Amino acid sequence: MSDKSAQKKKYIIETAREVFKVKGYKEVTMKDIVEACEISRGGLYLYFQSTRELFEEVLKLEQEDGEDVFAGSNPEEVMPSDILALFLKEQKKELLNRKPSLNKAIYEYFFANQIPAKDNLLKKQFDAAVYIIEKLIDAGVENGEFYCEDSRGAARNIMYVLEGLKIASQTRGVSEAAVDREMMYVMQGLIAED
Amino acid sequence: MSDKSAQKKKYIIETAREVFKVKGYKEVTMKDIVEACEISRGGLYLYFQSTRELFEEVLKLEQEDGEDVFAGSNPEEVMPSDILALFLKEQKKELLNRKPSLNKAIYEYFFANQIPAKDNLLKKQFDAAVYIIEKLIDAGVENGEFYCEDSRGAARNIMYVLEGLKIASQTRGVSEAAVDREMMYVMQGLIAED
Amino acid sequence: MSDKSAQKKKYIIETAREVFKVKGYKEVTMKDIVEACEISRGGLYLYFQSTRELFEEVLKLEQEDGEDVFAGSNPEEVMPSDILALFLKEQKKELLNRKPSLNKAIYEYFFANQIPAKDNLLKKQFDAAVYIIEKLIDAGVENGEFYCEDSRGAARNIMYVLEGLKIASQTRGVSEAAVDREMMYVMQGLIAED
Amino acid sequence: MSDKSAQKKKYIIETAREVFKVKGYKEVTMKDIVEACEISRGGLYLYFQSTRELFEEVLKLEQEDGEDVFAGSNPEEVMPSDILALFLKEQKKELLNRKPSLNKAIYEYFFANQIPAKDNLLKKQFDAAVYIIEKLIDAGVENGEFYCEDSRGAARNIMYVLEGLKIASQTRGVSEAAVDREMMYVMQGLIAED
DNA sequence: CATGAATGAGAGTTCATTCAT
DNA sequence: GATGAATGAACTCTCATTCAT
Repeated sequence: MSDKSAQKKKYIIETAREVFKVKGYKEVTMKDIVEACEISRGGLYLYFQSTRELFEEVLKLEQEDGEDVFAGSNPEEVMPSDILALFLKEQKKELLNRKPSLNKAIYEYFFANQIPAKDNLLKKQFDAAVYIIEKLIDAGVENGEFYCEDSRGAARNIMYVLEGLKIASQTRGVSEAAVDREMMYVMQGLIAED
Repeated sequence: MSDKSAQKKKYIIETAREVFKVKGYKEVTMKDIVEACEISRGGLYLYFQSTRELFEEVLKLEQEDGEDVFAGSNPEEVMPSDILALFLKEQKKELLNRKPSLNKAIYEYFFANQIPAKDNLLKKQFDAAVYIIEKLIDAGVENGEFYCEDSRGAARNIMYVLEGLKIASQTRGVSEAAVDREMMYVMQGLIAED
Repeated sequence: MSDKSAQKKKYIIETAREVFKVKGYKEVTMKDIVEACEISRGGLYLYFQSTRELFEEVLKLEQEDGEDVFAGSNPEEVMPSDILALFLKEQKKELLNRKPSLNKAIYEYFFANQIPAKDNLLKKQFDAAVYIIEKLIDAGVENGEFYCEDSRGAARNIMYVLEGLKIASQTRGVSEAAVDREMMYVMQGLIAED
Repeated sequence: MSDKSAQKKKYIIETAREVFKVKGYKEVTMKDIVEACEISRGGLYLYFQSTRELFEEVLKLEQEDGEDVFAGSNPEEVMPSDILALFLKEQKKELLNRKPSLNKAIYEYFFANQIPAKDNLLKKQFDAAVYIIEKLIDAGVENGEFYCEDSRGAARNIMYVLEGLKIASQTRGVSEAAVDREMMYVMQGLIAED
């Protein structure tokens, strides 16, 4: 049972994720989930007590899925600047992606609930990315690709710009040119000048 | 009566603003407004048909109130770097302000409603700020305070960082140190490094 | 003042009549009347306490206006059959009239309110018409145009058929052919056969 | 459950019918139904979305129940005039019935909603009755009971008179004598006057 | 475990009616 | 007399949540 049960739970979470993508966080009702999952009202309550609980599970899933942002690349073989460029390209793709993403819902969730730093996915992901970018810049500086006196600061700057772009894309839309411009700008700042 | 009516309308909008500050956008019901204003259900509908309509009026008010971000300083007398620093200090104050601000509600509103660029307050404010910062940087370059080859790009970078910080402050909280660090970073990038 | 007041009252009644024509009786609200008359809410209450009261005034007006259904024809000069035919033609015009008539509202009013026979407009008009038609038939019999043994019965039959047609026209619509057929049928029954 | 559900639906329809009988069509609110059925607000909405939808179901039920107006009589054994007389007697009983009938509500419904001829219950019932009466008259003519040159016209005349009587009974009341008189009149018109 | 009918709280909305001006 | 802002009752409708089966 526990196995079947776990599978059903996972099915609900994944289906719910799609609902959250489309409707955001606050708009979603238990009824929406029930209908999307094609299960009974009571059945849903067997697993989740509220949309909040459900969304937190979606968030956990997201966290697991997203842990490998920089995975797959062997830092020994590839140049740091290439990895960074690749990362930015990934981000760009997401920023311009027309399909509904979970971003809106995630922001809405964190607007609605004060989540302490230690459990705060948004913070954890941000910090993790800053750390990796910092290391990349350090590596780039070492091999002469980059020039940067404050790699931590530069990394943070990049991440805040990305967060700003993300919000911009969700609230007003951004053109590809605008995204390119910003990414160019931050990369340029790292390129060893002279 | 039109005078009294206008006054009451304004009173409702201002009271509603406080409600939106506390509860965000989506959470607010007409009943909340009615109770905050201490008027009757029907009375509110005399002026506004929905929380959306109300919020849009709040937004207009906000726009008028906020039009003088850079006002009050005479560019003839003050150094561009000082004005920019002042602006950032203002932003910092807002970022760290513990009192509930309208920001959450504004973002929620723009998440919930697709607003075309030409009416989009967020976009307009962003663009206006970019323009002014660009001019400030140009002026700073001219008088030797700043060194910058792409003032427009730098201005945009600053604004995206600020937007990123704003979101960070709303979704996870930011420390004063963190804000200082980011502002320092962007200012440093402008200081003429001879 | 009383004069001006009476005029305003009349204006309201006439405007209300048009509203009742379009919306029927039950659907109409005091608000509808206020808006159609372009007067103030309080102003209307100065004259009428409810839509029912108003409609009853409309009904009185209707009664006065309608009293001359058979007027204008001098029975000395014209043949009874012609008058009857003319009357039926009038009725036909009304039955087929595409413009909204008060009929629906009148029926709705009498559905909603039990009106004793002596005040019942519908009954009074019906009885009056029966009486006149009876006299017409009598006259027709006298001058050999008609053959009829029960002029009262025939008159009533005609009026019930007309009432049936009226309801039919209001609830399902009737074609001109259908109306003609019925009128032909009742006229035929009167024509001296042989 | 579908069985229990269907039963409940039927229960609601039947209870609603009684409400419509008493209050007519337009006056009835979902709340009225809820209270009459002694179910919860939400419970009613599980089955019906509006009083209109409910009333249409009541109408369907009525249609099914009413399909056997002439049923039960074997035309082989009984004289056409007897069947017709029986039919008229039935109609008379209904016309004079003091208990609230659905008629008012039905008319109100058809006043409020334009129903195309092909779905129009009132029209369908009228036409069906005309057809049967026509056949009865034909049969009566054949066996010498009746004399009639236009059986279709006579049938229609009868039905329009009945409709007129129905309206009269709903809007002003009719005496038994008045009903008898009308029925006598139309029957007389059919009796072979040799 | 799973179902889905049932409940009732609560949001949105409209109007008849009043009353200070 | 006349106005129209204000009130509050009443209705519609939707969901979170429960519970008998």
